[in-house]
Amino acid sequence: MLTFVHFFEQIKQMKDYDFEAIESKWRERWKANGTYRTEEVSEKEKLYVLDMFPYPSGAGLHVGHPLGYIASDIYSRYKKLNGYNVLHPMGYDSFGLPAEQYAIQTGQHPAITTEQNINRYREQLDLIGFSYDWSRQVKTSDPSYYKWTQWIFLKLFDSWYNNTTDKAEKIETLVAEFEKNGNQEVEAVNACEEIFDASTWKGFNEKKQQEILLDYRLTYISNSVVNWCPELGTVLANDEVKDGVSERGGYPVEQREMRQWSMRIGAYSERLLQGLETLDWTDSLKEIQRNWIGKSVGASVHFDIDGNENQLEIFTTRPDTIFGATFMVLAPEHELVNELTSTDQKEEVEQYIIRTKTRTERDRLSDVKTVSGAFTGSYAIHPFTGEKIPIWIADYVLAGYGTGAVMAVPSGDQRDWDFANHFGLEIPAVIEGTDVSQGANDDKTGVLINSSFLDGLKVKDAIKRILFEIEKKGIGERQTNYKMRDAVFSRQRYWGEPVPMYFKDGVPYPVAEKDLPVILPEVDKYLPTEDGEPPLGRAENWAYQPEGDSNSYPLELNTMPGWAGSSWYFMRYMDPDNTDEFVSKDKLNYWKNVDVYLGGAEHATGHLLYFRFWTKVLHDLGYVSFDEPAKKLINQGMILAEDGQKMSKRYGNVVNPDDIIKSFGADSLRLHEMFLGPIEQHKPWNTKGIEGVHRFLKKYWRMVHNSNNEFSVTEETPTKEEYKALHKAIKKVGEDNNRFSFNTSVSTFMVAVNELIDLKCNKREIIEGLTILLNPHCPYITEEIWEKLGHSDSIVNTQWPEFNEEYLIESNFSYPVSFNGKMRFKLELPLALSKEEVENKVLGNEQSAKYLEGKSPKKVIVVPGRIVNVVV
RNA sequence: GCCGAAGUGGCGGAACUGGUAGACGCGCUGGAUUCAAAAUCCAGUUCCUUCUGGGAGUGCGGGUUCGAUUCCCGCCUUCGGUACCA
Repeated sequence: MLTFVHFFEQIKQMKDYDFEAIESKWRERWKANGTYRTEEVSEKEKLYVLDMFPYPSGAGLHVGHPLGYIASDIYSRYKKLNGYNVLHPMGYDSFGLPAEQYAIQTGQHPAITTEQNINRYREQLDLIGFSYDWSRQVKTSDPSYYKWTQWIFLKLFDSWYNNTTDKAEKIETLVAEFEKNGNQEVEAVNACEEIFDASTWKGFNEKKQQEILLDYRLTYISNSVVNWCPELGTVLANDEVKDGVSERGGYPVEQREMRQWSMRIGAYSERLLQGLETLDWTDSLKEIQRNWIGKSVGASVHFDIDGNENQLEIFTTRPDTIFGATFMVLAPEHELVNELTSTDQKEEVEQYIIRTKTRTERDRLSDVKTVSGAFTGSYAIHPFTGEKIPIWIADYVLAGYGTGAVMAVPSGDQRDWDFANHFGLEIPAVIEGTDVSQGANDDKTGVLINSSFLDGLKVKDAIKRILFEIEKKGIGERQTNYKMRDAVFSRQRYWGEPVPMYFKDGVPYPVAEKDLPVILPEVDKYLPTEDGEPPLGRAENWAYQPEGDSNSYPLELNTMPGWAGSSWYFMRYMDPDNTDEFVSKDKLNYWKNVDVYLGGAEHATGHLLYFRFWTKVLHDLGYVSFDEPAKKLINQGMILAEDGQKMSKRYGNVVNPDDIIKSFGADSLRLHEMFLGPIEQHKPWNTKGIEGVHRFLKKYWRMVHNSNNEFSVTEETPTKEEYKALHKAIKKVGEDNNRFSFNTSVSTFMVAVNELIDLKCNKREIIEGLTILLNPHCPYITEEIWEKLGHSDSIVNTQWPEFNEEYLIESNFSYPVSFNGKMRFKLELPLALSKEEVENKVLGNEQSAKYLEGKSPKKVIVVPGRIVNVVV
């Protein structure tokens, strides 16, 4: 009998806070009532809070993935309670390699696996209780979505970058100019080496004209050296290669020349750089982008070549050191190498070129210390001294940067110094005080020597002077270079957006807009064809018949890279079902750009650059009013496994949120993830710690339930202390939420609940306020208690409580009294006292005598309401 | 090498503009309750110490200040980015 009673006791206690019942109840209600439907264009102020959408992998979510989602969800809910119309959507970056690799192995269509993974993700996300408006979901692999990705591609194809207006313009304006004046006057970012006048242009045949235009278009096809990954069977963008291996999979990458689509992101280097100044992103992330863009200001100088009509164009950031140039170095791939190589040196040079070619990117990276090179046998003429300076080739000069040639100043550049030192070339000092026996001096300070008319000038002034002289002589000009290369846009893959282009006479033409989307065709296998064509080469009837043309033409076989769909998805959420436009003007004008964007810092040189780039292009073309996609960016840190390692299947240390939710509930999971530490920081998961926040929720539950677990609040007017406890929390939580400091807001909740429990408070007014404060962090339990408090409308439609300063005003303050900066004791004094009165009270206090040791104090600092410090 | 961020108890972390270092939580110790356990509650918990007290203490060494985790200078360590970019 006794045990029987105990058994019931236990059941009752277990049911205390029945998170499972509460959470499933509200999940259903929220869904049925469309609680999280976002208002369309409204009178309210808008706020756009966005998470980086996930690639739905087969492994599902682990406990680290939702960290940022929880933070943005809390912020969204908090802002909604404060009267904003909040757009907080979610979707899937659903094209990508893993689904395709799986398809290759199993024959399963990637669309099927992707769909399964998405469903699994959705189930997991739904458990956590996010306030996403799922009616706005986007999937990049959905034809209704990628139709517009293809459309934007066509817009880029149909544009050129006008340096005079400093923006992208429609290609027709360029054609008009060609027809009027040729390209002589055009200031454009381009790769066209030909100069022609109007009549020449008109004389070109269609093919030639198209080829020339391709040199100007923002997206273009060209033969370029690319990162080819044989293992993945595709090319990779620079940001997808780390340390000479592929970021995904870690497979070797080699350089190969291929015909590829690229995007002229280089046209936007300066604006991408300048735009950073206007963004509220972390300094470290902005710095990563700055370095990646890699601006350097200098000059290009043409050197005559002894006995040769060509000139050698070099780029230097230190034109002032030109008198210290004792040799020239060309990249082994430089176009003049052949011509400049003398018969004597031919063998050595060829040997060297073969050697550098066979070295992989990786070897080259791992072996930067070894100095190597070969003399061509030719000499350049120094433009100011007329001296002959030998021309070498060496692989420390990169073909892809600047002009692929440098003037070597061994006293001013360590690489040149190493080279000169190794081959026994001269190293004359050109900056006063340089010890050339030790190494180069690359300081931009000091005074020039051995430099003719520059002698005695400071570096800064010498640069100005030499630029003037160079330009006067007509042998060069000021020039700015950027490290960032154009982005390769082709992937030899199946599971991506088809490029909406077809080929006629070897020239690419756009598919008509009305024929979009170009639907990804079915193929028998997801592998390259026998001829080494991409998988789309297996598709039947992969051709396009333009309107009014009786022929059909082969479509492009490459697909777009992973970053295509993610470069504009934030706009589609505003108007996901629009079939006429990528997004309507009205909606774009209301929602504008993202106010807060949450995601990992690993996308710094990839997605986050590309999505700024596309936004700027769409801005230039008049489609969007803003030219930066996200005003504020927060990089959430990683949650590591309990062992401090990365959470990964490989280490067997993955914690699944579903399990945590089963044992503690989603509210506990949410609170715990926030309580772990600052959002931007990496921090280890701690399963034990979740009991702390779970205990807190139980305490909160018991505040408003009696020992029989019956809901119980009183209607009494709260005391001053109770108001104080609540209003302290209103103030602090509001401040914390605004600055994404959710770990401290959780601790504020705990303090408030502890205080109110000490006060035995279950008064309606206080409980209601507290419940609203808690709601963004733990939506389920607060919704339940809100209902029990007698509200028929969801808590998400209520208002954040107003903070009233009066409840915090105190008449006394317990002063910490320090002697020589050490806190010794506390003394409670009225806040109304003047500094003098405080000083007198403190010195008159018996405890002070001990620390004064009979001496009289030198000085007493009184900061009213803060501290007293006595200097002895 | 260069650039950036960060170093606080046994652990995660707090201290927002220079003003009581260690909030809050985990863990640990002791106690109450219980036949017992779970759950819950109470007390303690930076280190040293000659313990109604005293001393040290926010990576290390200096400095500014009545007062420094916070500001300045120099170093060390960890993490991230980048890597012959002329």
